[in-house]
Amino acid sequence: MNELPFTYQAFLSGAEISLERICADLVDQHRDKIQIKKEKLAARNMFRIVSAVISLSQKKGFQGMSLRDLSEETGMSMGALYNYFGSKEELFEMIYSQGRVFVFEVLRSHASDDNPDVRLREAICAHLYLSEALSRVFSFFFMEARNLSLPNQKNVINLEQMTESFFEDILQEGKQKGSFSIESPEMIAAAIKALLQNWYLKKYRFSRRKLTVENYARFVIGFVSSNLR
Amino acid sequence: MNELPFTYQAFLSGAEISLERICADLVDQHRDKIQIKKEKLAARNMFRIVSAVISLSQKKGFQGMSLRDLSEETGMSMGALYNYFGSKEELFEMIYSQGRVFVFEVLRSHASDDNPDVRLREAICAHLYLSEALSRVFSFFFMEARNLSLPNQKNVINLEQMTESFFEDILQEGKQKGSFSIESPEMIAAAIKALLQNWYLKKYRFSRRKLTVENYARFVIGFVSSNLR
DNA sequence: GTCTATATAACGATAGAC
DNA sequence: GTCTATCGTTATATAGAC
Repeated sequence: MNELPFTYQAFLSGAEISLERICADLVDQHRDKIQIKKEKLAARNMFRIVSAVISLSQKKGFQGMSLRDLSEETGMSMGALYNYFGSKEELFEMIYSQGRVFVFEVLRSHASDDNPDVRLREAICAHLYLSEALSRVFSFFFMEARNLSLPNQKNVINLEQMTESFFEDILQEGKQKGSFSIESPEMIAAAIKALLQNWYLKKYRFSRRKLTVENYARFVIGFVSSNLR
Repeated sequence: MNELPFTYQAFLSGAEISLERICADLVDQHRDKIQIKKEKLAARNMFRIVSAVISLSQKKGFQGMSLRDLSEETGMSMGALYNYFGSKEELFEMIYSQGRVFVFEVLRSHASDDNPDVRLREAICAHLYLSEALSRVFSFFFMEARNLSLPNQKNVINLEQMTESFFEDILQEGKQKGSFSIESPEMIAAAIKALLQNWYLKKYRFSRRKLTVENYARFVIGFVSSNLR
């Protein structure tokens, strides 16, 4: 049995991993565009909005979700909604960019060991645990990434490319230090990313098998490790 | 270097693998709903329509694609389009159900060797080659599956489960025959499917690296094989 | 009374449909 | 081309807190 660098519980205890947290940051970051003065109220309602967006997008896609759907789901009026964003497109960009910042920060803070071998396992665990806690958010990002507008795509790097580069860097360093005996770090990185995405995209399958995220982490680490030596 | 059971060229020579073929079948299968009498003309225009649907859906999603977009992309008038389908939703169902039939038939006709070890490689190759030839179709199916009405969604799940079960059965048999030394065939099957999906979902990444489908097939077979013994 | 947040209702544009 | 429904959006009225 593979040893995990940290448990799911320890991961959750370390920092606040929640959509509420992301929404609070979002309100803080977009203070100028949000016309609600009271910060606590703004954060609370933004959470209702973002939750509804993710839920509705799961059913019919972001484009297929109307603002009237959003109004009904949140219990807020159309007019009230527009105090929290300038346009439907801007709402998407806000959610995406804030989520991306959050994911990157969490990944970076958990996978920091000097040893590439350890750091790789840390990164796999951190990503799996994070996507477990925020599975709906991750699925939303994956499925709706194409809604990013082109001018912003220069500033907002695709979340997926960021993730893959993160793993590729670890593998590259491990290769140079002699920890890993691999041909192509980018191919292994792509494979790891596919296995990680599989967890949150097909979560309903795994939960039906009563498979915990920790056991899946052990499986992925084992599966990948067989190809590093 | 791993040996592949058959080349991409050999696979393509075996049967007509194309969107044109699927569209011809589609016209044939939905003869009652399509108001165009001349079969060749109907098949040709249906191909233009389906190509445009897939192309536009890739950019903005099926919901985000308007019929005016479709009219412009195909060069056909709105009125003309409605000779080929009864509604936007029906158009989607037609494409999806016909594609599903085609994919299943092609997959089933390959991967029939008695040796589990050989059959596993056959199945991986067949799936990868098929998704290479029809990558836009596969991506469309994956991304737009949620647009299916509820009665049909059960068929989608069954197809997904069938694909995964197909690999699971091979692994299970190989385990019993002693060819594979594995704990959980279903976990390996899930991992294989994730790696296969990765090919057509992120094709643009791989083609930028000048990676051929055969080389990716070798990579997947090698990556998986490391975990079978 | 003043400020903030929410609700109402209607605009022009565009959707699917024929 | 034309229909009606609905889209995103916004001007304006209303309600509530201090």
